[in-house]
Amino acid sequence: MTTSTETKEKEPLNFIEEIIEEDIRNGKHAGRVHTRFPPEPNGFLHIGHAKALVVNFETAQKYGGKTNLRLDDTNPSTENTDYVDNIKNDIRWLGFEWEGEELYASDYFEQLYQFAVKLIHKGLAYVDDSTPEEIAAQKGTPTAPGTESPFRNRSIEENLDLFARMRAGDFPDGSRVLRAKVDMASPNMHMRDPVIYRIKHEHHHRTGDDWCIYPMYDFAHGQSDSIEEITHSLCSLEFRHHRPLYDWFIEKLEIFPSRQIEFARMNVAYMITSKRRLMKLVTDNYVTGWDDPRMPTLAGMRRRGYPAPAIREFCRRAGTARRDNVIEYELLEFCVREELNRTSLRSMVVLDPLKVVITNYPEGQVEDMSIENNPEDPNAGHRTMPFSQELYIERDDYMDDPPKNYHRLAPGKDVRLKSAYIIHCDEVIRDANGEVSELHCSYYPDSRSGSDTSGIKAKGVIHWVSAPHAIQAEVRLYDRLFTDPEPTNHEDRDYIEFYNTNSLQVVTAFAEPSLKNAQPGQTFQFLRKGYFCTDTDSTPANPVFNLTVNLKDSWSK
RNA sequence: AGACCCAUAGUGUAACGGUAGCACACCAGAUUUUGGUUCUGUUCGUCAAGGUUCGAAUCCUUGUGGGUCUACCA
Repeated sequence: MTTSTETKEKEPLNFIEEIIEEDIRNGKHAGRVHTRFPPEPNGFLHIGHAKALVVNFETAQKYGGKTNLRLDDTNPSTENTDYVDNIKNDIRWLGFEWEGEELYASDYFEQLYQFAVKLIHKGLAYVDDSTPEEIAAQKGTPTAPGTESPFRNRSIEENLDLFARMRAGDFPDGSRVLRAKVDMASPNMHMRDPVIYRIKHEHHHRTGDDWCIYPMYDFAHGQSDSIEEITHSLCSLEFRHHRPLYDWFIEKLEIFPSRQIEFARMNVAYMITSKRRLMKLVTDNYVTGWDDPRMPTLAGMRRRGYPAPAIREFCRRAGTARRDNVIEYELLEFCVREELNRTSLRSMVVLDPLKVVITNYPEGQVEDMSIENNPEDPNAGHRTMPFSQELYIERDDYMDDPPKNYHRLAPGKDVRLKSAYIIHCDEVIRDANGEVSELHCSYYPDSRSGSDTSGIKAKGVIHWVSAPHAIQAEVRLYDRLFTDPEPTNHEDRDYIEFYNTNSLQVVTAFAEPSLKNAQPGQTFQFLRKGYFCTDTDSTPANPVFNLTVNLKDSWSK
């Protein structure tokens, strides 16, 4: 008996979606949804930006809306076009396409200037000759109200004249600012007559030397939202205290009422997202660059082999709410494995080799063994791998004196060589130090994979490569960059103290011959080991692979 | 110290006054020519104390804990 009209549970909405759906119900902005992603072009995009990207783009997509890319370039001292290019590239790689051409806050400098003039006309802004120190003192403290600047009540005419001369370049840097006249006694520090324009005789990456005054964030961001008619301006929690100012400017300027909504930024255990701290890792050579595979930058994660869909899924699963959070690294790894399990081709690579000689295998004989490329994908087909008398297996796939539930090789034990024969360990050869240097094994000729009539049941299956056919490859094994889940959260210790000195280990591995053609960026599963990505340093003569993430291992525990 | 924000399994996130769910992690088992994948199951939670109510994770009060704010950065 089936219930024909059973409706499926509607998936829960996050608080932003609830606000949007209510706005749509109320006919606000005729149901239009338009978001924006507003990075400052002074650094590389990282995992935190990925979350902001997903929230902004996917929320808009869900409601048939649009998303602008707007570079928030109001401070020429730190911003440049190289960063712009990298940001655009990273966003496209993550899988998002913004509406039209990318936009710049600097496109609105003239309009912003006119907004300021309008404020002055309304008696709501004034030129202040106070020094930075004096202004800071006037601000007061959170517990004590501020004091008014002696320049607060200049005439509109004088303010107009002075502001025009600021623009004209009549004054040196730091000598004057334009301040909004709000409320020096407000409990919200941001409302205590915030500086909205400062003098900076500096070359801007787009407007060149057209301007020597530049708007502050609070007088650029919200106004840019408004100019672009952004309906929902999604930002992180620390801007909560800016919202009354955001709304105040919209009201006083009588411009399009964009609405700012704050959500908690995503923190990920063992990762940091501070631009300054990330920069230090690069400049002090803790990593090789912004795209070092250990870096939490999109460039680094891309090089590491994290697929864009996995990063997007990770951001979705982390959820969107308004409370502080630290997402476990394991969730990211889960999303990466989930994607890579579906998509990556399998191959066999021995990272820590131990030689095996099949004593009863005809010397010089080579057989082509057929191996599935991806058991999760029947369409991925098969490849062949040469099998010969001398092989390499993983050193930890052999033990002298194994525990009873060890399924691999040991003296007198059998093991299946994946997609090849079952072998029996007859003899252990040791070097002068007593270390195992070689295994002499015999194979069961009737146990060939696919036509096994031996009747032998080997509990273990291990990977292997043919010694004379294997190619050497550099394999870079990565671990988390920090040894503490929240390296920047210790009052008494610097985050650098938690730098993981074992975060990179380089080994020379023996890989199956097919890997000779691996292209940079291509991902593989090295059977029983993990997912790996061909590095940008890789060449056919010197292949290089990065460990993306290891396979789950329920044995080593 | 003041203002504002936040508090649900280990970690995240739902439940919108009416059975506290889901995901990851963990543990156990089944399957497996990857100790992978897949499947099944177990354990574990409403910060505290009052109040309102037939009924509170949800509303109110107080407390506790955490976060944000005092840049001519964004």
